[in-house]
Amino acid sequence: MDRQLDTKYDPTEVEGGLYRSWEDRGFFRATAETAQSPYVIVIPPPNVTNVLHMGHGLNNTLQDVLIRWRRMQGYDALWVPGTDHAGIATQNVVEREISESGLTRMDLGRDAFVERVWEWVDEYGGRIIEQLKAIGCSCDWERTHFTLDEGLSRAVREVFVRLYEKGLIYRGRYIINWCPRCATALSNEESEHREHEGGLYHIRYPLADRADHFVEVATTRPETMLGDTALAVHPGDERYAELVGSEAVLPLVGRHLPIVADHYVDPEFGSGVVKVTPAHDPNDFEIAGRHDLPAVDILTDQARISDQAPETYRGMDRFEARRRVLEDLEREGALIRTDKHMHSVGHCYRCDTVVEPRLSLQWFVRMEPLAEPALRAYREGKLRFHPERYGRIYEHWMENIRDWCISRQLWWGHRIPVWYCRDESCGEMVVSREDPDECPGCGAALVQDPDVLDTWFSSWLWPFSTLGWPDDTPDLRAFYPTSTLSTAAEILFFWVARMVMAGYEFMGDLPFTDVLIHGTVRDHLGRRMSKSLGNGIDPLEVVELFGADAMRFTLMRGAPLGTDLQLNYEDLDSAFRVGRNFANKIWNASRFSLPYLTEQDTGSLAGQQLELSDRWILSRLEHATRDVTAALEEFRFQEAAELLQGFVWNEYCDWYLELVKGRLDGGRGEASRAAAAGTLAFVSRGWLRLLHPIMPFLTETLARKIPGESDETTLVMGPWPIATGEWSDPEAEGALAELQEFVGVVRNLRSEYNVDPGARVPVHVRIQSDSLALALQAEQDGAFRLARIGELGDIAPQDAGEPGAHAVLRSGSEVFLPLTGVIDLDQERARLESEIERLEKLLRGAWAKLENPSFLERAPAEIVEREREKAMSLGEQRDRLVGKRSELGSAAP
RNA sequence: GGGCGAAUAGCUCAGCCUGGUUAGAGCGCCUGCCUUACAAGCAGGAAGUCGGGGGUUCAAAUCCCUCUUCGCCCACCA
Repeated sequence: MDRQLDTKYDPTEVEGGLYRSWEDRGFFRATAETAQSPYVIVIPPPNVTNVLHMGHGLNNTLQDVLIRWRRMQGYDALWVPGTDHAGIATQNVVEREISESGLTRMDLGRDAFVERVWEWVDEYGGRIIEQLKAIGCSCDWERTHFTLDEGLSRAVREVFVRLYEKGLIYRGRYIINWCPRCATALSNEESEHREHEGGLYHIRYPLADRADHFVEVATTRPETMLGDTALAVHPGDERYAELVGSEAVLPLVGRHLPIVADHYVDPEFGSGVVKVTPAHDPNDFEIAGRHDLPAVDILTDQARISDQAPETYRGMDRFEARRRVLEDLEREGALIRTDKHMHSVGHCYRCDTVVEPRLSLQWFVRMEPLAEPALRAYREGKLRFHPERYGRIYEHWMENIRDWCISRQLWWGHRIPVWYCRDESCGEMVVSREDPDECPGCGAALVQDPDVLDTWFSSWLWPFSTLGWPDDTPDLRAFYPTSTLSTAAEILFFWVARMVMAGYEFMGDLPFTDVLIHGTVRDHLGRRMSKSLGNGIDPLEVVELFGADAMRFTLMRGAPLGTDLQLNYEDLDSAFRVGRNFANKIWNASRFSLPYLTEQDTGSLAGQQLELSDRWILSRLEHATRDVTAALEEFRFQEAAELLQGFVWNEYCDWYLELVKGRLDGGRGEASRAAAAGTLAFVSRGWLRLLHPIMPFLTETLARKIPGESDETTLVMGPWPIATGEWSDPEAEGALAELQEFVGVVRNLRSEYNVDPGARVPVHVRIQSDSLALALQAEQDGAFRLARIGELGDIAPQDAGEPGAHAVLRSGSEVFLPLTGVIDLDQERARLESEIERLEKLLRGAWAKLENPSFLERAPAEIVEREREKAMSLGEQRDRLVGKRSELGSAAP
């Protein structure tokens, strides 16, 4: 009934089915055996616990654009998908779930808990894959991997053993970041520092041999004093020189603390005396190492006070203990004062709990040897970052690389392949690719290390483990190294840098050549999208409302590389309108043009009597092809999208379609019709292809409607249009530029229209282009002039002055270009005035410049010439407007 | 404490590397149009001291210095 509905593009109708048909026909598959020129992307594996948010939407759209584009170009494009087991995150989710029935993982026991996590993963883990399909990602799903699946687990174990055998993995007691909520160690990267206002507490420690003398010590974490085992001063600090070697007494505890001299201490800061807490501060730990001091770990795994501390504090939460320690110090008169103090505090990147630096026995990877080739690859230009500045950040991190704590006190993850002999007197430790049965030293039973590996210890192998490593597979030979890696800046260190290191270490080559860093999607307050803030935008909701193509196009248009982009849920409609409107425009343009085409029209353009407008749009397509290709080559997605929008909307729709309207129905003869139809088919095929990587569903749907194309037609497999230069046509472009100016003249005409001031007169302009002919129709009577038209060089008005008459420049068919407008003469006069004023100002500037001797002497000749021409044209414009003004003036009463 | 980025129209952003048209786009806004592909449209229009200051230059949104505001990253000063 409602015909208007048909005029709207309904993406949901086509997207799902189309995707399945692509998938069913294996278009996304790559074959190693036949791959000649591979183009490979490995997906940053989303956490299995994740649901898609707009950040994924952006990242995966970028990757899909690249993959689809390269595939069309004839590359053997492979996009390897998969998910990450995300140790802590996933374990947390399942722990939370079982806690609803009052259970902890301890209640279940390790095996049952892990089983439970697997069940969870099996049930929900695939969601994100389905979501990626919904936004059109053309991954090779048959190569989907999971960081905890069998092959990748084998790779992880192989890597662990190799690094261990090479001496690059070691176990030791060091200060690590401990998350008390997750009850596990974290790597440095997993501890996020945030500024925090806390107190700087000044405490007096009495000297052991002179009880009435004190030294002042400042700390931000007073509860850690329970674990103090020394005080330290700078060796050159004269104030304390005589104290070195003597002892102080630890308040509240009574332990005697040696006073040592160490260069670490900054005599300028505070009192110049530092309390040394080796178990809870990395610097103190090092001081302790240099001075052979004991470490007292005063915290339990849950960050409660341990039994290493005086009884009164035991079992207290660390923050409660802090209050109590301060109260007790105050009562004893040992708290001198409290200053406000800004300092940065580490937080767990998964649960945001404040982490504690804590002495702990953990496994580490020695990173420096691995960093060396990774650093060199960047410096030699083999590894490129886009935008470039991220390369310097990478370089800085690599130069200051620190060992990587890889053990985690979790149950969900890759178990550390290390076994210890049950017989403590034997002390044997086995690091093995296969599970050993008994101690090779004494034959006793073995017990496996209870810990699992950092989740990134499997992700860092992703570019080659997904291709079959450690086996020498055809995939690995064909597709490694990969091409482009696309990700957000936040996992540059976690993942990107480590992949480069692993690539060199285990494959002898870098894992990818180009790293694309896109911006973070934020809300209007600049906050990252997150579930907890509730500001996330679900791409599926956007797909439902606007379609996947609209979402993809909008993201491409608004996402310059490396710059964050702001999206707000409230502005969803206004934000994605860009893409939706464009999709609709394309839909309607095709709805108009395609029915005119016959099968014969879709053949070669050779032999057609192409007219000016045909040659023009072909030429413009040529430019668009070249520019879009160049933009994609340099990862300028925003520009590619903008170019396509400009071409399709402003050139193809606004001009070409209007210009051929009169020809397609055969009104100007068969030759003209055929030329128009042929051009239309050719040009449509061209820009549908150029647009396909960004808007795959819509373009494919429309391409299949081109007569002569069967349902088997697919843009997915290409070919990508090539700018051959064949259609570059300066003459056509010049003529169309003239036509555009012609429309400008029409605008001027309206202002010169001889009507009463304030009258509103719709003016229809009839243009015969190709022929640059023009007609004006007045819908009400009145004199009708075409005076200005004659100024357009060739245009020779015929029958000027007659309503409905038209002027013909060259022979050609007539097209109808409606340019309806309303003129308010007063307004027009005011506009003219300000325009003249502006021009005169510019003119004065231009002449001043041209009279400036230093400009004439120093500026390059071509610049001077350009400026001279500019001044001339400004003068002409001014004169024309002045003339117009006087005409208008005469029209006024 | 170091480093990086951003600041251009009401909003979201291009342009800056490589200085030289009247600084652009989309959205929004105003005016007029349901013109036979599209009102998710068409035709017009208003709107910017390019964050402030200084410098280089014949010429600066663009290069240099500096300041301010916002954001990010790195860092073991208790």
